[in-house]
Amino acid sequence: MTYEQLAEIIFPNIKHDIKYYEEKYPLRETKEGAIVTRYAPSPTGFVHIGALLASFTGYLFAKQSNGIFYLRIEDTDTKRTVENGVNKIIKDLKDFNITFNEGMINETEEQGIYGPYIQSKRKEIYQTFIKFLVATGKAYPCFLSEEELNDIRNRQEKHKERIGCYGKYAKYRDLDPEQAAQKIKNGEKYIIRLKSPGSFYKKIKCKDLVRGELEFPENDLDIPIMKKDGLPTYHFAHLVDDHLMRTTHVIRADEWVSSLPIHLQLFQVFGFKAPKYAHISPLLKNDNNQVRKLSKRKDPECAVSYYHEMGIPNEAVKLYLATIINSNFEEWYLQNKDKSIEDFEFSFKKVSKSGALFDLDKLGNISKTYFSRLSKDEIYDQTAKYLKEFDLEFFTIFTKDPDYSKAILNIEREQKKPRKDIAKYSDIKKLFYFMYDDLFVCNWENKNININLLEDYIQNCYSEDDDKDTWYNKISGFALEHGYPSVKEYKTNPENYKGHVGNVCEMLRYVITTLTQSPDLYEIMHILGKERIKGRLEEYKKIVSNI
RNA sequence: GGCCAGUUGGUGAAGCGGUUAACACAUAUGCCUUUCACGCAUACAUUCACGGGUUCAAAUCCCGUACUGGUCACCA
Repeated sequence: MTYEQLAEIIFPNIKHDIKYYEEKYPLRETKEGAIVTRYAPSPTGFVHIGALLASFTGYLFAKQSNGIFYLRIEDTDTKRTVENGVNKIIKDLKDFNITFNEGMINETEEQGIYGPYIQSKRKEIYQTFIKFLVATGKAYPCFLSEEELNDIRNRQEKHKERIGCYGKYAKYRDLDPEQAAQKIKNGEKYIIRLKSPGSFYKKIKCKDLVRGELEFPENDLDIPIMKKDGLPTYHFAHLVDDHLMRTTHVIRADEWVSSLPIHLQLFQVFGFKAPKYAHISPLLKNDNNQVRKLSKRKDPECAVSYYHEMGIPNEAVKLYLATIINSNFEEWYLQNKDKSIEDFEFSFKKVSKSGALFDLDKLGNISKTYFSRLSKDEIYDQTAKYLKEFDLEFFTIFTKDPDYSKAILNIEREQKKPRKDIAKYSDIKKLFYFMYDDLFVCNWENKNININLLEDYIQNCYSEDDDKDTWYNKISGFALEHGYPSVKEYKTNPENYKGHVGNVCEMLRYVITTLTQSPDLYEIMHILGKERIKGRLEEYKKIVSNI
């Protein structure tokens, strides 16, 4: 019996050949240098921040080279597939404005001519390629049971040998096709393994776009390419898909480097040109002096949805990821206030080879800078959207009078150097709660405040029509009259005075806001209005006299 | 254990044979005609994991050691 006949017995229903698919999926007519790449997740519905980093990197490189970025769903592991998983992934990425030129657009639909873009619908294609391998004696059915495989592994561990199916352990590698056919007819379960042409003692060199030259021993493992259920393994699906979808670059997490020899060998067996590879280092976390990969189970910040819930703008997260991808991005961003991330020219060479500790402080800082560049209207809209989803009570209060809220958001904003104290949408409530009567709580303590002085000031000196300079001149004059001179004067002769203007402002601030720190007092008073200020002084008097 | 990679301050990092070892975050202090924030200024690595070598000269090149990470499934 020939290998062809064996292939026919294993795959009786496969009628097409490789050539058919080669023609069906023509080479892309992209320009020289255009990067065709993909994001290829399993539909678990969960987007890991590391996966976001990898996909964002792919998106950026495809975009800046006028290439193609497509979404392929890798659902060959039927056990892991989750209901609505594809939609969840697409939504999470869409939130970050990471969009695709081709690929799945929801659970069942897709766009593009290189599909299907979901692996469970490509079984026939994979089997065509596997059939070819069997027919040419380059792959074979393997009848090793799970127990046998375990035994082999134990033996290898015991004798400190390399683990895997190779050499004498590849029991069915050279089985006569006749006997193989007989076993299949008897209903024995099998998988298909590659008959690896490699030798562990020979080296292969390959180039990784971020790591440079790498050298490995050749792969000599007869790796599984088709599982018992007839679906291909990841390695084999990668070969077929990335070849047929005419992928030029594979940008993926660093955990894949070690399978590079396998992948390269697969391309070599078919005589296909392998794509270029770029392996992205993982995001790390320092957990009790133990550095480790960000973990789905232990770290909430691992899920991309975490940032959404926390109220950190997606754009800020992207900004942070961009500085991880190319650390020189940050400096550029600081200098180019009007440009967007996509205007920056990213380079593979600048991608760090080692994993970075994920730094929430830094993210916070970047987010503050991002907020400081937004207009009051932009912040208002985005915040309202966030509150509607996560804080309905404040949403109602916040949106009751949009102009009022916008005025608050505008405090110290439209100036050369805007305030930088908002990192999250949820900060706004904490920062400005005292501006909303519905939220304001009169929880003053007795702080030795001269309330009569303040009442005198509001009653007889303060006018809501004053501009900032006038306001300051007036309050300074008033303070001086009552024994509170300028800070300078007070510092030179402290024994002559009760305090300085600053102290008057502090008392005023405390009574108005219950806080010792706040944004600009003048603006706060201006927005609040004289009547409400008076009301708060009254309240203070009532409450503190009872303490 | 085998294979692969990485190691520059508290953090992200620049540097690629001759530099005062950039820059950003964090921290500390001071200055900014009211606090905070912003901004500005200053401080913070006598040294680039360690040991050896090459060289007039090494964070930069070579070798070894250590540590860290990844990987070794009919998972991706």
